[in-house]
Amino acid sequence: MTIKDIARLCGVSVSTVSRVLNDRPDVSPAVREQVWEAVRSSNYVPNNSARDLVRTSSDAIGLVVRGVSNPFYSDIIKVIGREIDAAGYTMVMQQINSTEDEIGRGALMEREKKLRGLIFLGGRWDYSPEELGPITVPFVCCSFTNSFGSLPRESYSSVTIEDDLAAERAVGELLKLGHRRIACLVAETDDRSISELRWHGYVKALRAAGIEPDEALVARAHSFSMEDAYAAAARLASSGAEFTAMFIIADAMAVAAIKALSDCGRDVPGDCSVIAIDGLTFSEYIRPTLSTLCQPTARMGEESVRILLDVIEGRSGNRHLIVEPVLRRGAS
Amino acid sequence: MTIKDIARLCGVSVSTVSRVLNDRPDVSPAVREQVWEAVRSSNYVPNNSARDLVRTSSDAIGLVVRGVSNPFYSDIIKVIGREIDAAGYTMVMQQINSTEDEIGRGALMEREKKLRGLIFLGGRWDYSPEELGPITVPFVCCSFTNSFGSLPRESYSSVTIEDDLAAERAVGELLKLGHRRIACLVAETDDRSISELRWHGYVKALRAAGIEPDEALVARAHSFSMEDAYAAAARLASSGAEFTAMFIIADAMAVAAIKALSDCGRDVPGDCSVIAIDGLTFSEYIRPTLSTLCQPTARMGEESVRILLDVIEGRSGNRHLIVEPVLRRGAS
DNA sequence: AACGTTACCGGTAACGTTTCCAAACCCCGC
DNA sequence: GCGGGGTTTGGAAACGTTACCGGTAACGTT
Repeated sequence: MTIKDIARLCGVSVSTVSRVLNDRPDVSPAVREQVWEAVRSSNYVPNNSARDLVRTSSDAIGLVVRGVSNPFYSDIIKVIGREIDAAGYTMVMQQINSTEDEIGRGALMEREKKLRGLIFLGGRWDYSPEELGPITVPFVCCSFTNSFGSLPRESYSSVTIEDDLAAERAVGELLKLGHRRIACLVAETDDRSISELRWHGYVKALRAAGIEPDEALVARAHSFSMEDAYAAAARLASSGAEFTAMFIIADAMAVAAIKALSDCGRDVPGDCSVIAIDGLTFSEYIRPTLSTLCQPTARMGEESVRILLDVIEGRSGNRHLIVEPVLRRGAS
Repeated sequence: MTIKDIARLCGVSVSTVSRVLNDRPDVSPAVREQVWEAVRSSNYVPNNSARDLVRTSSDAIGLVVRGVSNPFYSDIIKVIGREIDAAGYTMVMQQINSTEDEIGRGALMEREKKLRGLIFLGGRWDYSPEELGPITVPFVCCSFTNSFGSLPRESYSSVTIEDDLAAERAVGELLKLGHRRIACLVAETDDRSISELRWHGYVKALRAAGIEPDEALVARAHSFSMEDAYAAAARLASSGAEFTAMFIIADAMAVAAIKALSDCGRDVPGDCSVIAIDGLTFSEYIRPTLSTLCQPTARMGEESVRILLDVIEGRSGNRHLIVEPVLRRGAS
């Protein structure tokens, strides 16, 4: 069942059918209705490949996501997926691990699938213009940004919290409670990630309070995974280091760390207060409930696709949206 | 840069270029190498839409997932996505909520995008052949199956645990510990879901032990969400009902329920043992660590796409793979 | 030397759309 | 009743590929 069949059915030409299907002017109401009727009664569906071929573009939006281990991304992927197909586009997803070249994969996908746009989720933040050369469609970085990179801001969009400030604020909360010896759990990945930004915030907050960061209080996990976080936290806890509070760069890691601390005989929050960043749903249901700076994932997902679509459809230029994390005070 | 340019560059015809690009015979090694060289040095990428158009099919595999709230699916989506693009296909994802017609959406996507196959994640299990009529590509049901439905088994594939048996086994564990008054937390969604299968297992296990299920010990959540699970568990806990153990149909719900029990003054595992099904990573890091029957998500994801690809590429017919959940004994 | 076989290659018609451009139509005022 | 403007329509050329079919050349075989 093709457009030609519909045309024959209605006794009009293919051009006319195409026009009504695409809501173009210059076709009489009578014919318009007749064509729609034929389309409804036959179960015609337009052939996407043919359309894409002549339009030299598709309705696909690429999502390249890094960091398979962090449940935070799962949440966002869902809302991004929902929004994309609510807007009538199609989401195609590519996963990368930390060692691969995310830009390369994105660019390849762009050309192979004739993408209209790209969303990057959880990648590096320090790309240079040269590295980004191969990407020619609009793109938005969701949940991370090039704040310290050399990429001109008008060439892309982003939706993010300010990771360094968020970390600073989180640590600030601990300082407000009178803590002075504040440990930190970061993820040590091979390249520039969010972990580093949040780490900067931690250091800055301490310095602002006149405290020199103590390397002995820093636990470095090999990845963002709970397993590695547990190991790193356990190492720190059993090192004999003294601290009364801990800042952890991600909720998932914090959940694992709390268990590690407790398994090592340190009570949370009795011996050690904990605060993290992300605001996963399930960290609200652990005991003690986790104190955390919640990223508004729903909003971030929605805005990411809204902005991307605005740029794609020419309604606006690139934008950088900074969203505010909200403190969820738990018992930790 | 099209295939025609490559042809001109090499002084051969487009047919020849197409042949080498598709690894077809009837082209001399010399020409073959020359074409590849030209392809490499120009940065030619084949036009997918054109290929799809003439082949009347694409490299896309659809994933329709229901149940945005359950983190269990997030895990599986990731491995499915990884496997699909490792095999050189493209994953396009559709989300549905419970009220929509998943089959309809899948079928529409199939025809619009010329899908090669479909994977359903977490849908209903009782479709009839008529309802499935519109689907003409191979499909596999991952993590649920039509075990009680009327769909002929050779018309689709599945990868799943046996939900009823798993539930039976979980409840069996509680019985083995001597528990007699065993509560249950299910999700009451509008149509036939996994919750119901697991509920059957619960009832069966009790009956087999000579215990008649007590409606007063059943908590019904409005959805699979942690929020609803918390509410339902809290309702039960504060109802004054007496029970020494609880079977919960999903890990995520169990985490919420444990908090509810504890907030209502019932100690887990002191006053109430808890066992669930799913085996989420994070339920290993809560306290007490959750006892649960782990679904082998990685294996399930891998096998789902392996089977689907086997069917698509004609290597085999539909298969039904049953995987064994493994008991992870926690402290709960 | 004629013929059949094979190995390689080129021409061309599809695939189902959209998008020009030109043609047909209609209504109106003169 | 005839040009002229606007509104609808149809024809046909693209878009980049693949697949079929036919053709050429080289090489044996008799």
